[in-house]
Amino acid sequence: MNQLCPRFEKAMVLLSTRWVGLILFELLKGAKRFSEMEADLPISGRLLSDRLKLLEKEGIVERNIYSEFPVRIEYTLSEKGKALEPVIKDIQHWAEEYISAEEIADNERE
Amino acid sequence: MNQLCPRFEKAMVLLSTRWVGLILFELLKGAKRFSEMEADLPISGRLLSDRLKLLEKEGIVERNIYSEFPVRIEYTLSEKGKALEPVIKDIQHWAEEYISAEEIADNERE
DNA sequence: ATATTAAGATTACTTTTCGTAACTAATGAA
DNA sequence: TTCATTAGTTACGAAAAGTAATCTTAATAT
Repeated sequence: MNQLCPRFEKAMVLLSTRWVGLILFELLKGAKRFSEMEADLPISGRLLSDRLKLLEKEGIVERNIYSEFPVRIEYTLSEKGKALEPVIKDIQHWAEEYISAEEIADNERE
Repeated sequence: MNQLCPRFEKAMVLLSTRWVGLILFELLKGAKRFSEMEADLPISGRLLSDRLKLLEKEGIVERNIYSEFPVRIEYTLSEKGKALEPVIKDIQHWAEEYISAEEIADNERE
């Protein structure tokens, strides 16, 4: 039935989980707090929470708690997460070269 | 609200549409017919049809009709589609390095 | 005690997505 | 004419994913 390499398929399904790519892009810029990401990304808090939990479970994102007042929690990429940088960079390059301004305008009209 | 580059965001949303990555992977190996892809991929014909239409609309996939008996229709990648090869290759490399055998086993148990 | 703050859980609800199964269209063979 | 083959399309209902608004928790300042 299925002719695909299971490692690749697993990676592909994980990376094509909605918003995962955008979250990785955010975190490649450095440590981020929940509320910062919530402001930057076009998704609800509930979804962001779900995705961060998924990425933590997969060993891609680390959750660091700082017991200050008020408590500060920062999300960072693990080594496994940082290793995805080339993927994100490639997508950026592709987007710059092949996504036209008209396509963006089309999207906003929808 | 949103701090992301719109080109990148558009690319990311497109590429993280479910099964798009696996379809691109299939087509990077060469021209494919509908039924071949349907057999290789873990998705229904209806979804495959939807995704191919999306990718055609986005200028990533080309649909070539050969009027033989029975009719043969082949899908290939456009230049824009082929330019995504580095993305797919990077994901393959990452998967080989970071997706463990245990994770695969976990998935199959679900 | 009460107010404040960050993080995120919960609830209630709407919307979108996906799978199944049946159907269409074109073409040529029997 | 009726069947076979490829490549889809359509209708429908179930399941999943999404949102917004409202709680909860824990720590500290007043």
